[in-house]
Amino acid sequence: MFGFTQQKTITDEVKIDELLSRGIENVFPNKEFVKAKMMRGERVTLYLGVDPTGPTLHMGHVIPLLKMAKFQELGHQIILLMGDFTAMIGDPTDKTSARKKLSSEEVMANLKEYKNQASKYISFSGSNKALFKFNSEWLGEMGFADVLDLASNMTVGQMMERDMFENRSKEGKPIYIHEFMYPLMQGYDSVAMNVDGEIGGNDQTFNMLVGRDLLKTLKNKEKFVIACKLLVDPTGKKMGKTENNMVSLDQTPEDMFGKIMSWGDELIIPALELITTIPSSQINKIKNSILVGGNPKEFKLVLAREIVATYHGEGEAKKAEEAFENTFSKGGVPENIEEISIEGSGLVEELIKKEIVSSKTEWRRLLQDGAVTSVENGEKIKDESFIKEGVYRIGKKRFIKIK
RNA sequence: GCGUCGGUGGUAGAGUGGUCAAUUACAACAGACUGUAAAUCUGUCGGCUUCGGCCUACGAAGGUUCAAAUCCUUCCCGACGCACCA
Repeated sequence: MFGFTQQKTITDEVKIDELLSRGIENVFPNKEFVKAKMMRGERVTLYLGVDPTGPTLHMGHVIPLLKMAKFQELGHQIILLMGDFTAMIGDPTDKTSARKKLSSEEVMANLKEYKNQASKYISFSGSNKALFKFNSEWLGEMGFADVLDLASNMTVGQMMERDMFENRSKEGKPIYIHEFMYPLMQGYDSVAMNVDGEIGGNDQTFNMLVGRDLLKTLKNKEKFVIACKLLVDPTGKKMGKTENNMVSLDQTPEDMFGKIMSWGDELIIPALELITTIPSSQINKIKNSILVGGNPKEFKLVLAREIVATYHGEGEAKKAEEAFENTFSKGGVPENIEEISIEGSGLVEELIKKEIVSSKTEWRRLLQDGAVTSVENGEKIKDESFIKEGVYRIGKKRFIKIK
């Protein structure tokens, strides 16, 4: 628990500079503070907090994870913190999930997957292994008095500085008391672990700074905060779980590849910078190529290949790319198709059961729109009664095999 | 506690007795086109249907009416103002 064994850190200035600037939105108190610390050869402890609210991590998590990996490479102590306590109460920042409380079984199931997924980027073994912690360890122990004590460190005014709260207040939307508690709980994580720094998405800046304030007040420690840029879609919205462009880490290589290919062209450069480790010099070359009229598709393929390869491995990435080219560029058929038997309950019922279509009405509309095509002869099927054995394509991405 | 305003489809947000399964935008889905599942354009976008319609939905429950998302009553929830204040 006490780090008496002094781990050596790497003080390569070029690497440290890259680490503190690429894909970084903000550093508190400032970049120089952190740089000086690292150049002195201090081994810093920093953490990334994740709330296990969903069953899987997604691309948004990869950005800080890659940063953490770099810190680990340089010999620093990294901690992946699971906000299991917060998750069980329900995350209020997301209105739709506000009421959703996760059971501890669900959380535990999610957690296992998270660690597994994160291990593709950071290492939980070896001489400088990443730590895996849970904030229920300390938050679960706190009584009401402790909570009040903690809360006495913040004012309502300070809380209202947070854009989300301010906006909601302006719009006349409700803010619940427990929502105020979230930044505090998150902030207390820093105190409990006594870290030197924290890393997270730019959307977490406020919460991370609360932790900075608390650490200063309670332990007189200057915590640094690294806020990573967010991967935003063309309209400037965060790539959220609600958006269909979200790539989660539990997807098959093929799905992951396809999803990335459906990202807008504007996302290519930011994504290369944020979620790959392709050298900046090469990214600049790509940027120039696009500017002089290069086909963005080519570079999007590079991006997709790189991301899939990092997670699933080179071999899988290559296969995914081939499948993509085959299916979409050449109009072929993917290998694994859902097999439907018309025996028994009937075709539509089977399609609904397998969640290929959501209702009979949708199926009727698809037929009307000419979305159903026989792969064998390329004929459009407008009438269900024409469907016999064989392979059919519904729209662009749905395929069924009737037997 | 009193008062005012508000709660609408995946989201945002119109609609204030019939023409409302509900304008519009975003998302989604499909078609055309292409450089890709990009972009753009077009169409669709509660469910069921023998394509005539039928059923379910505008916070909840009742009520008025030939007819209610729209009016009334009660309740629940929120915002704001006033009162109260350990």
